[in-house]
Amino acid sequence: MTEKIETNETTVAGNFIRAIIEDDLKTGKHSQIITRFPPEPNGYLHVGHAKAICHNFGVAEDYAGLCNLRFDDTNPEKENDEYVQAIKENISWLGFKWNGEPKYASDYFEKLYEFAEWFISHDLAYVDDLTPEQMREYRGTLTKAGTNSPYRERSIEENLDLFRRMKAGEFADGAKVLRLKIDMASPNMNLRDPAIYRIKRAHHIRTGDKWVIYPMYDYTHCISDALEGITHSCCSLEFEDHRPLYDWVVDKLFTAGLLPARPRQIEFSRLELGYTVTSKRKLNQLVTEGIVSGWDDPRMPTIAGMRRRGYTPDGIRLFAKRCGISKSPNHVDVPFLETAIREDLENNVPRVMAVLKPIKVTLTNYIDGETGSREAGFHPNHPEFGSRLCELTKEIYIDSDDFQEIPEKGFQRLTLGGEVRLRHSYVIKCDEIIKDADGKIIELRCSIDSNTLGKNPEGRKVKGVIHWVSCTKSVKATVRLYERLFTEQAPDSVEGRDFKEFINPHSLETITAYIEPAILNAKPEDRFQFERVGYFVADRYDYHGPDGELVFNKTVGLKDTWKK
RNA sequence: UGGGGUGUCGCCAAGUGGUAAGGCAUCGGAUUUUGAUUCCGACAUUCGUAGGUUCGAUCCCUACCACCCCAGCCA
Repeated sequence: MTEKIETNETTVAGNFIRAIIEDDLKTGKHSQIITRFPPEPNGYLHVGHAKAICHNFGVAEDYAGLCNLRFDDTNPEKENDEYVQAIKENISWLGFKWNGEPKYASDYFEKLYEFAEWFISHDLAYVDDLTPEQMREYRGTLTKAGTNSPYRERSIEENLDLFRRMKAGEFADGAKVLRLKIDMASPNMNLRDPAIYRIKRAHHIRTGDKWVIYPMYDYTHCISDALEGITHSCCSLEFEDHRPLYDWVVDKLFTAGLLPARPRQIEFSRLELGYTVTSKRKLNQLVTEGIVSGWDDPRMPTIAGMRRRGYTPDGIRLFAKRCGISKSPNHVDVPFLETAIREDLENNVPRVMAVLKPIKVTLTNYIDGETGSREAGFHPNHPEFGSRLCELTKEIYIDSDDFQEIPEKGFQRLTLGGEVRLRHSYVIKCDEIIKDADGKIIELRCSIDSNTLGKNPEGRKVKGVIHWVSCTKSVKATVRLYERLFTEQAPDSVEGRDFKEFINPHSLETITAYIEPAILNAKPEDRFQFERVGYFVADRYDYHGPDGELVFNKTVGLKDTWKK
């Protein structure tokens, strides 16, 4: 009997991998599951990795299992410790705990080497002298079988001797490789005698200069999984073709009694987010070419970037949960992510008023010491968030978007001769517009209806409510507004064009805003809703600008059903 | 013209021989000192196409179509 998974959002939607796991648990194939997240430390993690993290760690949590963090550090030329540190931080920040100490594929280099000699000894691997170009020719094509390398029939003794000398550093980089002896005529290219060791004199982040030969992914990954007792090794779809190789290596070693377990590789489709790129190579390019300020630029789809943008771990996890796991191609639009973020922020963040594009308003009948102000809660549904005084003064700022001299149809904000409610304060009426020589509005003169503080005006309804800030009591802050980094839905798949041609020139705008004094004690990463505008976060690093002013990043705007 | 995958509402995504969950979006309507939130309600006679098996098919069979991945000494 399969336990029916509830379909509402309080639990995770069923997916085919969970079905497999539940079955394995039920049949007793496994008493505890162990998954793993195996990043290569050659760049920062992005939103696609976040989905994989949520899946691998999430499944382990849900079924009382474990999830290992294992760095796939088999290509020293590209890997570096900065990435290792960033990856660990990202995973922790998302709220996941890996099993024991972080693991490294390089922890198994010794073992991997022994196994390689075992493969040679059993006539299942050989040293090949072919150049990369020659190898490509011998490999054949998708429709044509490959041909055996002339070195394929070397004796076991010679292969062993050669391989040991490869390890000893007797040959130049790239001079030889060790290949598995499988089938050069296989319709699956991965089985055409894959190379599993190459000579490469590169300094490794963990093993230093100890090795001059390094094992390759296909050989390393499956053995590492098996050594760690991984039960379910989930990866993306492009590795589906590698599964026969994964199983081939594991089976040989397992059958020989050299491996404790036989993990199962299961593939699912990777996440495609619109209007961005998620290839590490391309993200790296954006960083090194200075198109963004770094891997953690708030416009980047990296976990570090999303964090700096103000996205929350719970929001990202909700997003991943909503995306689900399947094998069908899934192109998700950014608003889907943003909705999840907003939803998390909605109930967890205090609200204040901020004016981003100020127009000065003079309240002509304001009387100092007589005109009142209200105490207002930081969240309408959470009194425990506390409150502050929204102190009105004779001169205030409102957002220029909230005034139209000649209102368009349906406009509910301030107009000449019209009334509007100042949030947490009085209803005011605009009596006069002051313009400069160019006809630009520089000031509005409005009058307060003194009988509307905390109560509705008599005899009429005032529908519009706008936010405001005192000219004298508010504080200046730098606010960074972001838009999508690319103007194209799929910037990296437009034929004949480079993805960088679609960089959005307006993806960052920095402005000065006026905010209630209540945010003065904001700390890095403190989040707020600027009422009627959106969610903002105090920048994690430079939360004080050059003049000591606070610096906020726009996380995401409020949903706006008033479209123009 | 090789191999491996995928095709269920605009976007994700369950389901699996018994007559299409859910989320997001959208559209109504209610409440609202945020055009936000919240709340109600609507939203696939149809599951890539065409045949077949069956009392009955999205689920089984056959053929076809579309798209993705694979020819690194990358992962």
